[in-house]
Amino acid sequence: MSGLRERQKADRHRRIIDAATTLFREAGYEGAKIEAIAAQAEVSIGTIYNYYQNKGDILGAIVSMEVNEVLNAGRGVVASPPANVGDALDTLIGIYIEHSLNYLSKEMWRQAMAISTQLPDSPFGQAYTGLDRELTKQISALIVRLQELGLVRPDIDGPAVGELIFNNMNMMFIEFVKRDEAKIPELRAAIRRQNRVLVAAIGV
Amino acid sequence: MSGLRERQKADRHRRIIDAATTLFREAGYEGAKIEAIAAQAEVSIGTIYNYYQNKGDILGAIVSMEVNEVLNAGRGVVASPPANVGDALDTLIGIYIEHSLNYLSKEMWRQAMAISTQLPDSPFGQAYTGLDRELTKQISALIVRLQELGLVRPDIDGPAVGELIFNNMNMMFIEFVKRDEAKIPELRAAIRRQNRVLVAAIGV
DNA sequence: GAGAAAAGTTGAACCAATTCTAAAATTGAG
DNA sequence: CTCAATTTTAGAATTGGTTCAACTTTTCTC
Repeated sequence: MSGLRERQKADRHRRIIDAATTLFREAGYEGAKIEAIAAQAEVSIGTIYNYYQNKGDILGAIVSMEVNEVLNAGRGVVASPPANVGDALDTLIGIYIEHSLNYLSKEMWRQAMAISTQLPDSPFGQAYTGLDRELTKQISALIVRLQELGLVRPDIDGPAVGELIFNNMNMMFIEFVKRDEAKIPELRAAIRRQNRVLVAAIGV
Repeated sequence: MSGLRERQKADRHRRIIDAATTLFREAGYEGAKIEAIAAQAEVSIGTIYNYYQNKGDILGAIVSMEVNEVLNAGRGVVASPPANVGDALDTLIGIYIEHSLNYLSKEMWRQAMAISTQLPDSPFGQAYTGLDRELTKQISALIVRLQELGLVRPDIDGPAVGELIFNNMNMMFIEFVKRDEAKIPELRAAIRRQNRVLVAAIGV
């Protein structure tokens, strides 16, 4: 373990991701040429392709870090949610949305989403689908948790409702990143409005 | 109007679309080289770029025809829907889904969706967003129609519910085209299940 | 610590979309 | 029929992601 080769490998990974993160934000995904990323990371173009199958996978690694952070932040809400279905959902979704632009610009999100539909079988495509699934599971887990707490009717199909809520939120988020002028508070308000009927229906 | 020049222009448009449709299906979007499309359409590469800004816009024109057909088919359902909320929704969504692979392969859908998020301001991106909006409006219109017919509670926020249902369906459709082995009946069943809670909540 | 094997690095070459240019063809008006 | 305007054409140039064969470095073995 941890021979020179291992350390160099980890270091190159880090340098590539750092360089890409900087350049993606500065110049946009398309604007950040592989050549420039390689230069900034002080490796050759070939080495980048040795570490990542293609440009999209570099972005994928960054997205993955971001979403995992969001998932972590969400665990707290599921563990002890606000004592009210509407607030609980709004809090969890709020965490997702408010964190979403920490590391990734809207343009980076657009590219990431595009690649994940374009190449669903690439490493990134698979990873992205997996992350979506985990977010869905977390929302479903919240519904189930609220059922345990007696805040949601026990006969409700938790997983189905979780999927419905996640899918709606995700679509809204996609539209949000597609419009540069769209603002977070309005996004949250729109989602709250959409969820209202559902919240009323599943609450005890 | 309709001089020779106009007719030739329309004819070239048609030939390009026909050639592209064939080649996209045969070789996939990436596999269909512009050169090959030009050859098959019996025009030069330059002419293609004179008619469409880029390769994506050609696909965009095909998608647009497909979705417009679906929208047309949906009008009938909105005008005289089945006398039951669940069936009405299932019928409309069924039309969307069953028609969806008439002209477009899953691979073409993936590309189209990817391009529309990647370049939301391109002609295609704008058109695609517009089509989504029309589909959303049609679902909302169905809810409102069902309210008029006394099948949906009058105090329900029709547009919000329409958006929720469309967004969920659309996300499910995205996941559907991402997996080549996914089948239409299962997609419909999954959406039905997700909508069930909502249907129960809004029915009189 | 020398030599061979394994693993990793390199950058020039390749490919396809797109742009550009100058020439050729087509059209419609007079 | 002729001319000017518009459009099409072929093909060369550009561009940037990706591939690959030759070269280095690291590790392993004795």
